[in-house]
Amino acid sequence: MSLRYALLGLLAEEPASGYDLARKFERNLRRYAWHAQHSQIYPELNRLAADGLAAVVEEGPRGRRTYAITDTGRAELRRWVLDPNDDPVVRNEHTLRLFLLSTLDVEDARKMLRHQAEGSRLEYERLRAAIDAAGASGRAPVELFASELGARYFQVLHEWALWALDHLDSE
Amino acid sequence: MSLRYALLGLLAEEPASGYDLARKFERNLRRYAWHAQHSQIYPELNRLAADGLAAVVEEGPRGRRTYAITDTGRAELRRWVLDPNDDPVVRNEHTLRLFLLSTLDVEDARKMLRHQAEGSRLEYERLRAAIDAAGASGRAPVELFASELGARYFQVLHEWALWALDHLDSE
DNA sequence: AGGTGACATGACAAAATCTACATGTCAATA
DNA sequence: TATTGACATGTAGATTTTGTCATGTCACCT
Repeated sequence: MSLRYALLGLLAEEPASGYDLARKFERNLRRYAWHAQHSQIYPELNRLAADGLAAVVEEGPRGRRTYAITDTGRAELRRWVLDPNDDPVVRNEHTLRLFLLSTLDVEDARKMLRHQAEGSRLEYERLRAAIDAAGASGRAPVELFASELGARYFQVLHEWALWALDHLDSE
Repeated sequence: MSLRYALLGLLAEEPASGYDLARKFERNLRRYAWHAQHSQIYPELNRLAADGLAAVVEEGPRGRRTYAITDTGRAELRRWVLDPNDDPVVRNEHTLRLFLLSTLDVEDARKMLRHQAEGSRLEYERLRAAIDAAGASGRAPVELFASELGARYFQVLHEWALWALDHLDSE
């Protein structure tokens, strides 16, 4: 059901079409929250509308349909977000690879950690720049909380990779 | 295919039965790497054996079958772990909820962040204690890399939640 | 006028995952 | 010796997700 709430959450910020939502997933959610493709998004949007949690509010060119969240949808979203879910489902291919690092020999591990350190540094800088830009343009700070968490997460990944490299050397 | 490699990775550390693996998933992987239930693990173990990536090395009481990774399996695991996968699949119900924080009103957000701060603190302390205990008992440091990352991750979650609470107050 | 690329939605089959049901063993303890 | 709980492995149907194919529109550029 998470996809459903991810969509409601994005629609709670502003009305959007399936195409818009697919791009938002790609830009904002894919890397650390939830992955979904358009072939999953469109059918779920139809179900959301059928269930009265979202509604088409505008029809544009090329068959574009803009959806908005309904009051029912907003209530249902709030219920889900506040649900004290202490057993969340986590599936992270990236973390899994890091976890499997210990099955590699030292030279392979070093190679992987270097790649890791570089990748997370880039991602950290990208997010940090995005936050600064958004902050300067007056976006509400609360909307930047998630980005801030993302930035801190990649910073930790980076520091951890360097720490791990260091430990490999001293063994 | 990630489940397959998660299993191979655990078997690369030491031979284990499906039951053992289910517990390892529960204890080590579920919270930040990969979630899987026994109903998925047993069939996949059979496929692993059929494909020659793992093999039954011991039959114990109660139908227990202990599997070990084969050389082919080890090579295949290495190939996958080193694969420069720059588009990993991430699905994290927990992070998704945090992302949707911005759709809540201030009082709800505060409530959620407090719950968050408390939960991540507990998880951090649990992991840190486990690392200390394992370190003292002479486990190879490289096997603790993943735990160290987990601990740092929950530490960041905790600090972020406090930071976010602070920002909410100053708005 | 024709070509290109972003925009826009969808269907469908295959694979992965979940939930629930199903069955039996063995060790400890009351 | 009866009960209980951990050990141990499975199956089946439903749901979710993936990957690919399919189709058409509109704006812009040459």
